[in-house]
Amino acid sequence: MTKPSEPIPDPVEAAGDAVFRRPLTTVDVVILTIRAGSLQVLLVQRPQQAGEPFPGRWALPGGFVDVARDRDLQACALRKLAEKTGVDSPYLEQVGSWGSATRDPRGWSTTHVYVALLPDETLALQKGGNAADLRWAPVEGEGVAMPLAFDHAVLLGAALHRVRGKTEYTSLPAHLLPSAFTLGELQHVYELVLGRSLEKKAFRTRMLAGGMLEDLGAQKETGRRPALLYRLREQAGLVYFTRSFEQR
Amino acid sequence: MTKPSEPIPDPVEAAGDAVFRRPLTTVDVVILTIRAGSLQVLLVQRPQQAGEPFPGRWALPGGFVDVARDRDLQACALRKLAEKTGVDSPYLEQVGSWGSATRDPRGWSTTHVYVALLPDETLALQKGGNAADLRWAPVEGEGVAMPLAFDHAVLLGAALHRVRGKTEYTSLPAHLLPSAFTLGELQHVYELVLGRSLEKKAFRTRMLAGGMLEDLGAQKETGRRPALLYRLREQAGLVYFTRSFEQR
DNA sequence: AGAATAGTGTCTCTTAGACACTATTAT
DNA sequence: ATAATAGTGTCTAAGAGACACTATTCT
Repeated sequence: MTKPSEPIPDPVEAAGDAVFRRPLTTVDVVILTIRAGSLQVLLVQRPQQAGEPFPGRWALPGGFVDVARDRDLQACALRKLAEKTGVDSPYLEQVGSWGSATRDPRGWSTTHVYVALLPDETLALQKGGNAADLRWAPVEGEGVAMPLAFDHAVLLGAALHRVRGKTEYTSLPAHLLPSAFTLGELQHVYELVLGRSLEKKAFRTRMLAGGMLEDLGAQKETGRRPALLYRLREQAGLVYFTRSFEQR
Repeated sequence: MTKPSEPIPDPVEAAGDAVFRRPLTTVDVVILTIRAGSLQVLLVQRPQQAGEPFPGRWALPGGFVDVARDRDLQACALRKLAEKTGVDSPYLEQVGSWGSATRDPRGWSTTHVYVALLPDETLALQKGGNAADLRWAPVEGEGVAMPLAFDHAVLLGAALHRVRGKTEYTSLPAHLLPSAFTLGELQHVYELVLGRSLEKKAFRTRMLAGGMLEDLGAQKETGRRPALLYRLREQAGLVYFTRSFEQR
């Protein structure tokens, strides 16, 4: 790690006006997947050492931006994600940023929150890796059952709100599935994310009309009637539908 | 957090030296209004002094978070807004954050972008205030005609994309109008923001069905047939419609 | 045959788009 | 009367919800 020349006066503080102390800058990642029949979020346990804030509490994976290593905020989020899961190309979206004098006892801090959606299958790698201080927690309502460190309950709530919002009118939940899936599995994922059931015919019509799915011509053997397998067509982002799912 | 066992005693306390140098932290505000028949954005001219980045270029209003004055990021955005316009309670929404090693020549920096929507009328105050280094620029397509400092063209583009997106399915553009307005004026604002015309009957049906408007029982005298005046009903946020406006 | 899941047919309801029509003002 | 803008009536099309129906597999 090369050491940048630090003793040089800060050009910003040298620029005249009041001295602007710099806030702490972190990135936190809300990593979601479908596991064991529910939507789950990856948490890390904070170190037990004295002097650490929230020792032993569960928290979102994240940490300080490393200006020597991270080219930009998204690269920092991808680094955190890869460190915890081994996954390097998930669906990744920025949720927003939170900054205040009080959210971190160590001082004025801002965090940049990203949400990543992973298929469960890609996680086989990670399970062998580290560590007892990592766990998946099922999402219940707007968050998880245990208290979280810092304002992470708020950050998680915002990420879930974003994901649920987009689930109403985009193809987003498809990124929680492996590359080949059936329409039944896709509908099940939508229902898990939204926490309510959807009408089968309307769901299928919408998904097939969206033009985002490619029929793989293969079938999934499930023990009952086999279902057609689809995959997401090659395309940059999400498909947006012009109508939301409606109430109930 | 990064690695549990870091050889440095406390990375935060060490934040002045090589390990976790803190990025610069700024807030930029995209201030939009309807003026002279078009959507316009407020720009400030960067100082001409040598040593300043982008001297003389136009830029979004913004600047460093002042950890001594700003309670949180939104308070910082409101402060910047009030400094430039005198307005203190606009529609204000966070667009996102941008951070990288290269976006500011002075070093690794992050900015937090907010968008504010103002009725033109509230700006009478500001016109008397300062200053020759402030101007309104008409929005053309994804941005403005002149080049902007830093990556502000990208930030402005993202804010416009957000505003246009929400214009398709929320009551957002109403915040660009004074508190009393006619449906014709409201439709005109939607059309200016979207850059395309909307069908009158469909527009009126949607707005009135949304339940967000309150009939003031008064009429606006325009020289032709007077139109009913409405105002936004008291409510926290936006009204979301379950369908987008559709193409053309 | 019965269970279970995959997939379709078809009706109703809501709302956008199109567009012609009426209503109210000023000149 | 004419121009101009405000506001309505009404038809069509698309797609969501409801729900019953058929289809294909297993035991």
